[in-house]
Order: sequence, then structure tokens, then C-alpha cells
Amino acid sequence: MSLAPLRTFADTPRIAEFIDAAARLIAQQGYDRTSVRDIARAINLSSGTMFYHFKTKDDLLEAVISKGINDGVAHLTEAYRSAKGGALHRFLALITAHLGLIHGELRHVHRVWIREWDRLSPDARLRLRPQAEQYRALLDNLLLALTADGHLKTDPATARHLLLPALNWTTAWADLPDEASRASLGEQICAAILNQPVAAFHALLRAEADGS
Amino acid sequence: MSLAPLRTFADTPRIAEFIDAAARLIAQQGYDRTSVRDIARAINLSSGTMFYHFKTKDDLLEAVISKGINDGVAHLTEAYRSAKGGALHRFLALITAHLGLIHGELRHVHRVWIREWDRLSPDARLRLRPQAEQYRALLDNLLLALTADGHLKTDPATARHLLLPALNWTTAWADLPDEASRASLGEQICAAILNQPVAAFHALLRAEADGS
DNA sequence: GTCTATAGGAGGATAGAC
DNA sequence: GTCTATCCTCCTATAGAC
Repeated sequence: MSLAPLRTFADTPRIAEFIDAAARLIAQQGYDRTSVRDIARAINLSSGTMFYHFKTKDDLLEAVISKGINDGVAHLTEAYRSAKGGALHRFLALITAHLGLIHGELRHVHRVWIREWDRLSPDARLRLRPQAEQYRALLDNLLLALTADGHLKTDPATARHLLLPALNWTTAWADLPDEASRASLGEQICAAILNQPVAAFHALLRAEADGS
Repeated sequence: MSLAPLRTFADTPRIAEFIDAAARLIAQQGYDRTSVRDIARAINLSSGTMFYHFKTKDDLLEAVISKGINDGVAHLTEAYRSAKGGALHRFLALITAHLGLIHGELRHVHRVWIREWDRLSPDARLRLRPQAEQYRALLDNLLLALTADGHLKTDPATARHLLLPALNWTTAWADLPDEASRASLGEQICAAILNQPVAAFHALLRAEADGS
């Protein structure tokens, strides 16, 4: 059975501009406080123009969140795919990539996804949920591998329920402008999930590298 | 140096009614989508009446969040104070109480606090922040005790950064209508923070009880 | 495709009667 | 204290010119 092709939404450069401007403003102010006029003005267009490209303001929100999900899954899949080494190394790479997603260039679309998800219509949520689930599956694979290697002793599903909200909430207390600061916090978080001091986590990484 | 007395906001029964109705509606729909007319109608009053009791709609939001913080801190302080046994038992009691806060009768005010905090004016945030910090201090004490007892091996601050968002996010995926279901998830989460299977966490609890 | 102009409605807040 | 009536602003969305 083949899947229907995903709607990409960014069919034209103009549409991509609207999605981008909307993501920035909605991430900052919230959906309800961001008017169509605000968004159009940000790219030097007038509000009527938006309704030529999108049927409603809600459709624009769906397009922003769809981009947030697709770009996010692509970012993490790429990090997962290209990570070298064993489960522990891939775990650290994925967590660091997730921090990069939240604090890097994709941060606006990601934030809109997280903050405004439940403002979507039920229909829109149904359309987007399968894409969002890929995100979870990636992490679950890795947590199972950590269990198999004896590093994760607790229930993987509960570990995921600790991890994802904690990562997404880092925007509230951590400023991570560069790759180095993300890698550093990534190590702290990986160590915390394994209930180890950071130094011990480093030792585990070395041991994994030597053993493989 | 003595602190100024805290504004309680619920100075009259009518004000308490407004706070209660606002909490329910805002928790459900969000602040921006909840009109003053909605809130007043919920307690069979007209919208003008709200502006007799509160200067602005924003003041009402501040009152709701202030109640969320005060009731929440009181709830957790009481749970902490009355918990029996060692650090592990008090940890479980506090986590379970937190789940009770989020899923029980105080859930509406708590949810408004978490979801609408950054819609407060900077002034209001400054006023309320000291109260919110008490919340954190309570948990930090406990995590330090767990470190002293050798159960928590990772940095306590990072453990808190895992724990609090995860607890608050449980509303998105867990339905915990009664005390038993909260106690059960509480054990899972405590075990996950210590990176132990639930059965091993039970064994640690028994060992602590026997040793004291 | 983009603009201007505007319809049509909802929102926060105020005034004054009771 | 509460109500009704209303002001004024802002919003989404549409119509029609260019």
C-alpha cells in the first residue's frame, strides 16, 4: 500500500515567505496575538494578499506546523543516520541534534509546532499526526538500543516522557546559541537520563568507542 | 528586613468566583480566546461587573496565576511536611503530590500558571516570581538528600530540569483521575529519574524503610 | 498577484441608571 | 454591586480595481 504524497505547502517562493514570517511572529507572540496584517507587513505585503495564497489564517498555521514537523523530522533523521559509533554515541548525537533544532535556525517553526499544536482543528491534527509520530519512533529505537546495551535500566517509554518535554522546555531557561553549548548540555542531559555524573558518562562513551 | 504582605486577590467571595471561573475557561481555551463576557456569563453576571472587581482583564489573569502558585506551593509544602520516612519515600510523596496538583482539583489554576505565565506583564512576573521559586527550592532540597543517600548520581539541577517539564507535560498524554493512578505513575517517574526498573525502585523503598 | 477599501463581527473598557 | 448600552479598536475575510 503506497502513501499519498505529503502536501508540502511551500509550493511557491511567496508561500514559503509567508510561512517563514508567520513562524517568526507566532513563535514570539503566539498565534492569537499575531494578526494577518502583522505577518503580511513583515514581508512588505498587504493583508489581502495572504488570502490569495492561503484560504484562512488557520490554514497558514497548519502550513507552519507542517513545515516544523517535516523539517524537524528531517533534521533528526539526518543526525541519526550520520551518527557514528554505538548506541551511546548515537544517543548523544540525537539529543544534541534535538537541542540544535530547538535553539538553531529551525527554532521558530519548531516552537510554533509545540506551542500551537492544540489550536489546530481536529482535522488538521489528524492530517499531521502521522508525520509527528516519526519523531517519536526515532527516539524509541535508540532507547531500546540503550536498554539492550545495559545502559538504560528504566522503562524506555517513561524515559522518553522525561526526555522530550525536558528538551522542549530548555528554551525557557537555557541560552544555547552555538554548537558547543548544545553539545555540552546534551551531555548533561544524556548523563541525567542514565543517572550518571557527566564524567562517568564520558567514561562510558570511551568504553563504547574502545569496544567497537 | 520584613516582606510586604502578599496580595491574596481573593478578598471577597465574588472575586474568588471570578478567579475560579476564569481559571476553568482559560485552562480550557487559552487566555486570548476567553473573553471577559465568557467569564462573566459562566457565573451569571454581565461583563461590566468584572471591571468593578478587577481593573483590567490582565489583572484577572495575574490573580488566577497568583492563586495557582500559592495553592500549588501550599499543596506541595503540605505533602513534603507530612511525608514519612527517608529521602526516597519523601521523593515519591512529592512527585505523587505534584501529579495530584496537575490532575486534581487544582488543575485549572495550575494549568493557567504554566501555559499563560509569559503572557503576564514584566511587572506581574516580577511580583510573582519569588512565590514560584519556593516550588523549586522544595524539590532541590529533596534531590540533594537523594544525592547524599547515594541514589541520585547525576547533577541535581539537571534532574530537576528533566523532572518538572515532564510532570507538567503529563496532562498531554496521561489521564490520572484518581489517587491510585497518580501513585502508580509517580513510581514510574521516580524509578526513571534513578534509571531503575520499577521493581528495583520498590526494593530500594523497602530497604530504606528497613534501615530507618 | 497585489493593492485598497470595507464589510461584519468581536473584543476590552467606560458611563450612568438602578 | 450589578446592569444595560455603547464607544472604539482591532480582527478575519471579501470585493473589485489594477
